[in-house]
Amino acid sequence: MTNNTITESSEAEFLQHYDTACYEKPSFTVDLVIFTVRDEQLHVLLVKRAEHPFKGSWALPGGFLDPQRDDSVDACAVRKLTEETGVSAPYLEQLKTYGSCDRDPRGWIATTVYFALMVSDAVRLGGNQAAACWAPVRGDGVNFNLAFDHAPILADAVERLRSKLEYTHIAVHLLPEEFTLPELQRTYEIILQQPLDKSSFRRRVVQADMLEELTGKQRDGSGRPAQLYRFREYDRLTFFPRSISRHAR
Amino acid sequence: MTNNTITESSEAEFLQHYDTACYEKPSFTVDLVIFTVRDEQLHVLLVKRAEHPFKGSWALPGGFLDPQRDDSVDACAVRKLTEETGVSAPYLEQLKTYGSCDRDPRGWIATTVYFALMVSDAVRLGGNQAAACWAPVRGDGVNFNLAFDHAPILADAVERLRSKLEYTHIAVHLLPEEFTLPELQRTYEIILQQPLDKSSFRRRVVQADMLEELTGKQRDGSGRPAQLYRFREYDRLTFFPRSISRHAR
DNA sequence: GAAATAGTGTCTATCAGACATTATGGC
DNA sequence: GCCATAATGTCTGATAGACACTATTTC
Repeated sequence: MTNNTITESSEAEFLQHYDTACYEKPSFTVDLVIFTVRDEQLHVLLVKRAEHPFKGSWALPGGFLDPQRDDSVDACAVRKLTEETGVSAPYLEQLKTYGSCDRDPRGWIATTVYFALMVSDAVRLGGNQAAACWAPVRGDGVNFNLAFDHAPILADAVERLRSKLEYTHIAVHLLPEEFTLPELQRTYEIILQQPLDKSSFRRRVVQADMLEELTGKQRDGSGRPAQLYRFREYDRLTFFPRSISRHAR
Repeated sequence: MTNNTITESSEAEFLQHYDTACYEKPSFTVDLVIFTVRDEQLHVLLVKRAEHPFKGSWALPGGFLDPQRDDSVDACAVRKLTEETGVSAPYLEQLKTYGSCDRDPRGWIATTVYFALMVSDAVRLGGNQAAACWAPVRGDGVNFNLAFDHAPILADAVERLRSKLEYTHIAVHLLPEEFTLPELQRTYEIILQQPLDKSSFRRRVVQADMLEELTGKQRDGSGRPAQLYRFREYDRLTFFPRSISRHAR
């Protein structure tokens, strides 16, 4: 700290001669596990691989990070999400990084996986001119054989999603901005695969003070109409886990 | 699936001509946040940087992944941990991946960060012939200025450690294999920075059924000796989160 | 009014915090 | 016996599940 200028100048000199290319590097990709709820089921977005390896197989969307275009890993995830779905700012959270010499036949490749939640209506599929589909999630995976190690990755993502539902309110990102409590509860039930008690559920949600009652509005089918709500601070740009009601002591 | 052999042969041909080097890649490193408890305080292992950039600054131990030596990111973390501390199999868990064009003056570098828990007695510092020290953690960081973006990374790790203490028993990895309940409680108190009720603490630990009472043994200083325990399934090789008593419903 | 769904009230089991009490060692 | 610390017991308040009950709409 005392010889600041000296340090800086020698550091500048060092950097001038530093060549990152002289070290062998693994390849680096970003993959996405994009969830939505439709037809009373949790679905995940898959794309059909147009090229080798695993040509023709279904896989999680993603691809190589481009240091020229992506200023950060997060930015790369956002870019790929937009390319794939046309949706630019849903709930997006880093899941985990997988990397080894044998998970991809092309060689040593690491992938940082994100998972995203979005409203299925908002999605425009095939923006990336690749065949894409919403695959229903059964148990902790899908009924296809997935390329690479994407099956265990998907299982991790499903596990994380379920786990987070238990102590956060991220499921609101699977619904449109305005929704009713029965809709929200149904979303939880679909993902957690178990019925929830109405009274307990409402108490929990209300106590968290995360919902804003929309005055006057109602809607829905046959019985008594339900109150419409909106998620407070529905910050569409929020990137990292909003720590909603963490398991307090 | 029907034209399996055809697919495989054309894929083999594809891979033969595939050259990973033709794409520009970010550099890839693995860094470690190694925690221990000593002198009634949480400490983190720091190394003094011997080279530019940030020469002379304290930083988290870590470095470039070597695809020749490291079969996976996890393996790379284990290797660096051993090099740095001589300890080969403590509790080790992936924290998060940080990567951007501007977090390191050498260019676009991604780092996957792991955090480890170990018994401070077991550590042999400076195995990597670099100056190393145990720095006490104050709040969510240390009293040094850390190199790169290591300060916010450390803050994330401390946050994760505290959070996990609330619903797992990972703190046992900060103690020797045999320990007493007052020692374990003290460890929790040191990290969570708050006193815990003895009765509640013991109830919690006993209910989790994770401890094995060691027959006959006792030890300690001035008052009544405490019962010695051992962690059940003290699997020194366990790598990923053992989901101990997850916040059940 | 019947059916259907939304929303509320209440009882109870569970669990954590608080704190008093007992137990066991050294001196 | 006295002190220090370990270990246990008991009360209480908060909370979640279970479930009965009321409310509001369509037909």
